[in-house]
Amino acid sequence: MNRLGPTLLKPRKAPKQTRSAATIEAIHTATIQVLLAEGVARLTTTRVAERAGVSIGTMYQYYPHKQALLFAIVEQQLETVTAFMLAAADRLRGRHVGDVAEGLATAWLDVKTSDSQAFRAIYSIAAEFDLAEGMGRALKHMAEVMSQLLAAAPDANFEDCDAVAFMLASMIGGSVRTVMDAAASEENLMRLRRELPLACRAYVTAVR
Amino acid sequence: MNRLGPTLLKPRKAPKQTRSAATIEAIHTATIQVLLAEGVARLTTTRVAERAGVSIGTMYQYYPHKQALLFAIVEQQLETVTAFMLAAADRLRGRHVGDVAEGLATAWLDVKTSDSQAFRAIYSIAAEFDLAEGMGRALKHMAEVMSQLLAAAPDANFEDCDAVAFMLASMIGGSVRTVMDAAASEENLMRLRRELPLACRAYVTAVR
DNA sequence: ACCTGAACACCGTTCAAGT
DNA sequence: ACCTGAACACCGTTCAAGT
Repeated sequence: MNRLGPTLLKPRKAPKQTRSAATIEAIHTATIQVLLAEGVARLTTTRVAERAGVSIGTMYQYYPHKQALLFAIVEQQLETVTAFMLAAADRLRGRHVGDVAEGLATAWLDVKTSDSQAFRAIYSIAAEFDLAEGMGRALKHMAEVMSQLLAAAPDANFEDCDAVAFMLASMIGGSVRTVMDAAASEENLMRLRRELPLACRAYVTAVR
Repeated sequence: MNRLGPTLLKPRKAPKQTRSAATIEAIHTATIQVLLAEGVARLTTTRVAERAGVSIGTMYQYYPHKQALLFAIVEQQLETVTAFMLAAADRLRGRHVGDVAEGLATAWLDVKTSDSQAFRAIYSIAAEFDLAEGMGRALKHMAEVMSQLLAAAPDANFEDCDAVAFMLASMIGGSVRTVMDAAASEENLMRLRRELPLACRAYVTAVR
């Protein structure tokens, strides 16, 4: 499986002119519109270009291929989530490990269910192309933030703080993703919202 | 009122069916071979047909479209996993809740990492088409088995056993999937193998 | 009755030709 | 310098024509 380097996934052209910036913005929003209105299967370069009001040739001036476009969308979503989680982390600094774990789980649930339609739509992009690198990076980043937070807790006494943070990030990210794209009924989301914070608290308290 | 169909009037030995079975099997293994050798992006109907030694027309006689073929592959994998987990469940019946949770996590890790190459390859199919239904069904089934197992534990005293089982299934399935397709380094798999059973035990023990 | 593969509609991507 | 869209290679799927 060939993995594209990050260089190739970036926009080919920097938007120096206001016009270019507007064009990129138009392509960007057109992509999300087409995705929400027609689904992944019908998300084609032709349709996006048409909706954005540019020719395909122009689109290929800004994004070297379809993957680059999708990558940009996912990247933006990832940044939103990251910013939200960093804010939550700030509020949790210095609290006891149980509170930290529970607070992180709740924050993650909040941000992921806040605009679930868009989030699910963008999740569905993931499979279409190689998202592994971006997701891996996000997971690692989350784990680092969590590790730092856990280490700063007054009752912290972990044998391997990084490992605990990694497990926490994996179980929060993984369970929310699984429920959201495999069984996102109202009842299941309620269960998750009730049980996941408990599970996270129980885990860190037990290994503290 | 059961009228005998023409099927029963045909020769009892049906060479056609044996041949069909062989053809289906050939298509099936060809799909996995192409997937492993060339990746999802190059998994095309043409290539599968060529590798299986049949024409595309013939392939479309057995599978109405590409999705049906992929679905069949995923379905078979799901059955393997289910059988493995049911066997593990049998061994864990009547044990304490902590042992049950830990044992289930370990069993899941074992089956998912046993032939990780094939599992990751087949996971990668998921995104390509609508796997949500199959995954949702598998998750529900897992949760049911776990619920029954937890309820049968001698020290069980859950307020909502189904919710706990659902959470357990989500966190086991989700974290393993996330790590495997986003950050499957040897170190991370080791961490997961060490921490996930602990987390599961801590959770069920805390809410028991 | 069953298999074949050219043909079709559509996709992602390119690039000569315009402005 | 930048945009356009016909053209290209390839995809999933069909169906008239073979055996």
